[in-house]
Parts: sequence; C-alpha cells; structure tokens
Amino acid sequence: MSAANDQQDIKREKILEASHQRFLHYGYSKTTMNEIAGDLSMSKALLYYYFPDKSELYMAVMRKLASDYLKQLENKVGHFDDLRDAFLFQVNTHHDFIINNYNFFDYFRLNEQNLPDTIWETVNHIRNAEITLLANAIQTETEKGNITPVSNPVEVVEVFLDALHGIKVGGAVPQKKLNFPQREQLDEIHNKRLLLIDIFVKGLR
Amino acid sequence: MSAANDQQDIKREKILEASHQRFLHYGYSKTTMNEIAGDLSMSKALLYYYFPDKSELYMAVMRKLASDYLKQLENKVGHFDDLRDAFLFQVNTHHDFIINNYNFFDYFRLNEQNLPDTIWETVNHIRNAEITLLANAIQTETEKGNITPVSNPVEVVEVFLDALHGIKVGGAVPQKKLNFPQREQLDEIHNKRLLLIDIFVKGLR
DNA sequence: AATTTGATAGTTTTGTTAAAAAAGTCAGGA
DNA sequence: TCCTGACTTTTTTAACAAAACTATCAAATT
Repeated sequence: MSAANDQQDIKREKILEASHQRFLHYGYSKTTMNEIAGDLSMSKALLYYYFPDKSELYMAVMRKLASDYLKQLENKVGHFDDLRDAFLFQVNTHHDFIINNYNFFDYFRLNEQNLPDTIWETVNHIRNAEITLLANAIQTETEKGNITPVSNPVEVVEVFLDALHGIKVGGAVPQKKLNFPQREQLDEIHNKRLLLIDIFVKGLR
Repeated sequence: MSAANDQQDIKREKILEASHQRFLHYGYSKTTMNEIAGDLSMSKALLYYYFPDKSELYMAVMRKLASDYLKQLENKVGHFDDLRDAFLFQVNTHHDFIINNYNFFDYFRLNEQNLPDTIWETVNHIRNAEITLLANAIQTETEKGNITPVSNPVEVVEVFLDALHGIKVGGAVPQKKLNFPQREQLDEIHNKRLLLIDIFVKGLR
C-alpha cells in the first residue's frame, strides 16, 4: 500500500503539473476540467477522484507555488549582511514570483469576493513568512546596534509591506483604473519599490 | 443681466448644496434627480436647465469639496517648521477630508471603471497640490541643510503618497476583501500612516 | 427673454427565462 | 483501488420584457 500511495502521489503530481500549465496560460475561469483531463488523456471523473473540486485543485497548485516561494524566503532567514539586503531580497523575490506566475492569479482578480477560505490561509502563510524574515532582520540589526530599536518590529514590517503594495504606476492619471497592475507596469513598480527601500531602511537606522 | 446671473449663481449654489446632502448621505447611485428636485421643490427639468447631467452635477459638488481641500493645502505651503510637520499636516488633512465625506465617494467605488474624464482632472489637481506641498517642504529643508539632497523630490513624494494609500487594516486575513476601507477602519489606517511618516521622514534626513 | 414645468422620449437597471456549457456525481467495469 | 461513460446539477450566457431612472422639449409662466 506504500507503493500504491506512491503511484497515487505521482498521478497527483501529474495532475498538478497539467493544471498549473492550464491555469498559468489561460487563467482559472478559462480552464475547464475537461481540458485538464484531456491534456492527461484521462477522464474528468478521475480528476474528481484525486481532488474534491476545481477550486481545491487550483488551491493545491497554489500551495505548491507558495511552498517554493516560502522555501526561498526561509533559506535566507538570518543570512543577511545588513537590513537593506534583507528588504531587497524580499522585494526581488516577490517580484520574480509575480512575474513568473502573472496569469495564474486571475482567480484573485475575477473572483475577489467569495474565494474559498483556504486561500487566505496560504496568503497569510506567505505574509507571515515575509514578516518573519524582515522582522528577524530588524531584530538582528538591532542587536548588532546598527539601527535604533523599535518598540514593535512586526508593526513596522507590516507598514512596510502595506506601503510596498500601495506602489502603483502612472502618478498622473489612473485613466482606466484596473485593480491589478498590467504586466508591463511591473518593472516600473519594482523600481519605485527599490526607492522606497532606500528611504525606509535609512529611516530605521 | 448681472443681477440675473447673480440669481442663477445663487440657485446653482442651492442645487449644489441639496445635491451634496443627498450624495453624502445616500451615495451617488441611490440618489435620483427627482429626489434632489423634490428637496428643492423644483422640477427635475429645472435641474437639467442648470446642469447638463447627473454626473456633471456630482462633479460640480466634488469640485467644490476639492476646492476647500486645496485651499487648506495651499494656505500652508512653505509654512512648516520641519519636514515631519509638513507630512503630518498632509496626512491629517487628508484623513479629515475622507472622514467628513466618506459616503460621497461611493461613485468611485461603484463606477471605478468608466467615470467621466473630468473627474480625473480634479483628482490630479488634488494629487498635484499634495505633491507640490510636500516636494516644496523637501526643497526647503534641503536648502536649510536639514536633510540629504534627493535627486528628484517629486519622485520621492510620489512614492510616499503611493505608500500611504497602500496602508490598510487587518495584517492577518483580508477575509471578505473590499476595495474600500470601512469607516471604522479609518482610524487604524491613520495611525499606521503616522508610523510610516516617522520612518519615512527619518529616512530623508 | 429668461425661467420653469408637465409630458414624454430614450436609456440603464433589474428580473425572468431558456439554452448552452461546465461542474460535479455515481453505478459499475477493470 | 483505480478508472470511465453516462448522468444530474449548477453556473454562465443571451435574449428579452418590465420598471426605474435619466434626459429632452414644446409650451406655459414670470
């Protein structure tokens, strides 16, 4: 039965891969279970044997992506030369993550209201990892005496992360305002975030 | 004919006041032209004699509000003791503005896509005034030698304003994510913004 | 002539329904 | 235990009518 579970796990992985490709290229709502099944030359019913429903399948793919992202963060906890390095690392890693999975996140855009609750667990997981990473860096630098102690590092990091998410393009006219930045705007946003890092980190010294 | 125009202007004012009350209490979409006309004991058709359409009426009210806000900002340009004062003033004034006119802005929320272009002129007007105020303060402080010179003060202020708008509540779970903060959350947001100011201003020194 | 209105034309919103498409289920076969 | 074809249920889409509202205008009033 251990071998059987291996087989199951392998098939689950295959399903996740195929789903990932579909979601990544066409987005959640324009991907059907029949298409995923077709890609794998299996019946749709079999998908439901392995995953309870479409949104859970999506979530499973998402958790895999998140897990990769989390690993990147966790590997670096406590391994920074200084505070700026830590903040830079977080922003750059996040940027790459978004760039590489841009279309995947249409589920958020379209369905922003009633998402399954489990999705927020993953989102919080990521956010907590980011907070841990940066709060830890602040802690370390404080102990080294490089920055002025703050009463609540986590609060500071939360403000920083919020501030990052507020950065957008087109200081002038939002014209057709879409909630999500367009792909082409991501680089401009990234540059502004780097500027924010410089000022923010300096403000913590 | 000068007197006639006076009368017209007075009536226009009355219409703006009545509209303001309706929009403020019930929001744009739940206010009808019939109701505004009813409040003033005039016919709906007369409203259209004075204003081309409902959205232009709304915009006229908005321009009046914006004008008050702009006056507050412009009166203080170049009258700050230090940089922190300037940033504090902008954030506090903005906070009061939102608090006092909270429901009025439902038009933005509901109709975020296709608003008349003129609305963005007003929004940009406000944003430019804010940028001018703060960039001017940075300029002044730079000349006084209190802060390290920055290559582009406007860019810095834009990042700051974006960062401010990014501040939101509930670091943990966005649960039912609404684009606009609830009224009760505005104070919490305000406090976080004050923290951001402290760090940001320090980072400019 | 400038201001005002009732009547009405035109448009948007809301609700209903039917057909199509997709999600999800299940009895039974390998 | 793994898998499928056939089936049911739910969601999406399009079409359409009724209702609500915006907007217009000829005519009345000042």
